[in-house]
Amino acid sequence: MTTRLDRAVIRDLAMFRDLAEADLDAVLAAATTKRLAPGDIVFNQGEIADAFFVLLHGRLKVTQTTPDGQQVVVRHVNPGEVFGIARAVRRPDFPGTAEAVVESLALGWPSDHWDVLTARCPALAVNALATVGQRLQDAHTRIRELSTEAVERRVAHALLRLVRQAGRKTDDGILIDFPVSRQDLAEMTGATLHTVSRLMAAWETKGLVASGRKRVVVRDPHALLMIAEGEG
Amino acid sequence: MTTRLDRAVIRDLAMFRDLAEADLDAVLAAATTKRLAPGDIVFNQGEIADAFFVLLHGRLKVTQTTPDGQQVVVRHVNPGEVFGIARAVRRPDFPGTAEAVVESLALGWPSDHWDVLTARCPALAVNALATVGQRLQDAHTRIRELSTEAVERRVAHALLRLVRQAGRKTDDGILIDFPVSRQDLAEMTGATLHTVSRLMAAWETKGLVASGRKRVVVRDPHALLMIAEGEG
DNA sequence: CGCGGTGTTTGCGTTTGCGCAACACTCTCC
DNA sequence: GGAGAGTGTTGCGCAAACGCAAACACCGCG
Repeated sequence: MTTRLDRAVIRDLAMFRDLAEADLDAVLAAATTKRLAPGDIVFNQGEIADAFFVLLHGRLKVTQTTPDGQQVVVRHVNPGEVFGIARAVRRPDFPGTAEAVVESLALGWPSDHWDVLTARCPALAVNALATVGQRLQDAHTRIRELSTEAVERRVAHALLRLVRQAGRKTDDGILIDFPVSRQDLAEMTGATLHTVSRLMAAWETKGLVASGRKRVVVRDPHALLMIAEGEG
Repeated sequence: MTTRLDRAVIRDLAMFRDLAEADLDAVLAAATTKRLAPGDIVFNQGEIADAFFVLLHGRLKVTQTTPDGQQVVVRHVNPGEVFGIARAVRRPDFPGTAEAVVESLALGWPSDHWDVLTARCPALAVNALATVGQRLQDAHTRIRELSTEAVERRVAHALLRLVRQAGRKTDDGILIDFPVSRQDLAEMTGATLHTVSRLMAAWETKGLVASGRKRVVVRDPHALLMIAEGEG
């Protein structure tokens, strides 16, 4: 917040594509930065959506909680992505809760500013449309998986998705670059903690994955893909 | 196509909110009308998205088919809604198949025209964003249901959603105003045809619903809501 | 170093919903 | 009016996944 932000920070983000340099400066001028420790909540489900954000660094988990207390992981927010744009889609409140899973850094703008910014840069609305559209595709993919695939395949898919989003190559295999618990995997796939644990244990003995406390390494992505695609 | 369209036709649709009269005329000038008989396909999954549409009258079903042939009903398109806006979200092809379930009437525009129209009317992009955002909410709701709720509750929810979208009051109860088969309900809820059939049969004896071939009447929405919310 | 909390494993009984299969009904088309 | 396809119904057996419960590893903290 005290440090001056350079436009290079946001220039390459999908959200700010095709914006003029001057516009980038205008956008940045209204932004505040927010540092987050693991476990910190950016906003809670149901709160008035008074701001929207871009994640510069780190990783967030967005969840929804049902009236009876069950949680579902809606998605993970990766660096460079916007989140909390409820107001842009004419929603007064946040539909989910955003929590940092690692040390993170975000930019924030007051929600009211969205209209100001889009009025100045119509490209913002167009980019937001593409972003939300992509998320809708992802959601439909997930609906299709939940509707038609067995738990085993869904968990395999979830792991592969994590690899794509946050995989970091190590000599041991591909490490998911942030803490993921069995519970998380369960909430991502609509399974129970127990079933996920059993699956992971089985895969561990087969050498497909290696995992510890909130830590997952995928050793054989190809074999996992076979399982995900149904011929495991 | 031959008949001249009046702007009153689209003025009140969410998509064309806040457009000037002149703009409405410009939009209509580029539109062609499309008459659809039940079973007609507007576009197929995977086809190049060369057009986008607004449904003026009737009802469509949008489905996705998995590589192994299983179908999922993504959503139903109701009068006044846009569909097939793949290009607006920067997708080259249609992610699903749109099929008329009753006699329908749609307006269509070439996809290339989207950029022309949004350039002229930025409000269109903003409205589209709100629309897609709403759909994303709906998708997340469905993901939550699929992840946490038992089949019975999901089917109850699906019926109530149909009532909201297409319910028509009759002296017999609330009729779903277009053909809905058990198979459809199954594909909407991630259950099998058989399970849905059994559920409907059970509800029929309890007087909650009355149904026949592709026809559903909800007689006791309140009781159905109790089931949907978990205390049935 | 011991302790509490959190995350993970594992066993066992249970149930839900699927898979298969046969049958009944209804609308359509010839 | 009859054949046939598309829908809907129902019974039965089974397996996958859940729910409960208890024990176990691991981490951070004082």
